[in-house]
Amino acid sequence: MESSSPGAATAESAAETILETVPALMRLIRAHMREGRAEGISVPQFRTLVYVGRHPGTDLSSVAEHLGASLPAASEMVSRLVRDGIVTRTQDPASRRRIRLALSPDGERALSASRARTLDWLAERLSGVPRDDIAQLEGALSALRRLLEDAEG
Amino acid sequence: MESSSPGAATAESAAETILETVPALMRLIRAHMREGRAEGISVPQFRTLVYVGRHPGTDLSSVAEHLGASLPAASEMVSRLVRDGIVTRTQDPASRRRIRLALSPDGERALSASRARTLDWLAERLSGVPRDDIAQLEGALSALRRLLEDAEG
DNA sequence: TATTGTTATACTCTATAACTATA
DNA sequence: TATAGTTATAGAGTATAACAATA
Repeated sequence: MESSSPGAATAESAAETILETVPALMRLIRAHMREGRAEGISVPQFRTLVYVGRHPGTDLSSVAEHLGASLPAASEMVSRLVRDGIVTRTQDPASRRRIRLALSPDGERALSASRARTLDWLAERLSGVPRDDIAQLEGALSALRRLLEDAEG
Repeated sequence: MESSSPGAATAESAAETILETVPALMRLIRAHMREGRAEGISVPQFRTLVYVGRHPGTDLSSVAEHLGASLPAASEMVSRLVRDGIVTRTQDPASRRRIRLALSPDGERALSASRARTLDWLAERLSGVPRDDIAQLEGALSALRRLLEDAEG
């Protein structure tokens, strides 16, 4: 293995780059977010908060599907967020077996603080990069995500 | 905020894209690897195996540093891998407080099987992508990793 | 009966603190 | 005393299976 150099530019070499780079990127982001003790929001929590913030009144099944997690896993996560006072969980008046989720005021604050901190960190790293390279990066990441998501459902 | 469109091509818009895309990519990769019940290797385990496979005889501290994890976390992970028979842990003859790690034959097999399966999956998704776009993708991912890693140590 | 969510149980991964053993 | 590693403890996040409640 190790045979294909980074410059090969084949589907195979790109696959190796992805498999090596994406987890490394994820660790760097997670490490940064973990440092932010003030907010104390993990990456899965962050993703949940972003989704709930964008879809106020959403239900648990939608959250689980968005996270790509099981319903019990989502339920536990939401319970922790409710316990911590950053998400509210109320019954849907229309159906008593469905819940409605939303950010609490604290949740809104925690999310924007955490989001701003991480975005600032990332933007600062990217600040010296030429505009064209930035555009390529955005395009490449979005395209890759689309390619992999179409693979599933 | 949602204000910056994907085409803005600023450091800020790229930061948003990264923060949204990288965790999503990670989940897709993790979900794929989890489906491979045969090997049953998680992403952190996979990264550990790749490192140990490339640095046979490495010690625990090096593994922990490579993973960006604490020494206890790495110790536990290695213990599980040893328990499962895919990593060997022996004492360094030169220093009795240092251990040497290597892949077992089963570990070599499990790693290449898991690696091949995931690489095939990724390469297949990328198979229709033009060579130039592939090159851009590889370049963008590697550059991003370098940018973020230089931020830390 | 089918759907929505929770609870029970179990495991991985992660951390900090306390410890052992060795250099 | 400083270093390499393990153990103790705790908690997040994940899964499947079993359950409750409601439609």
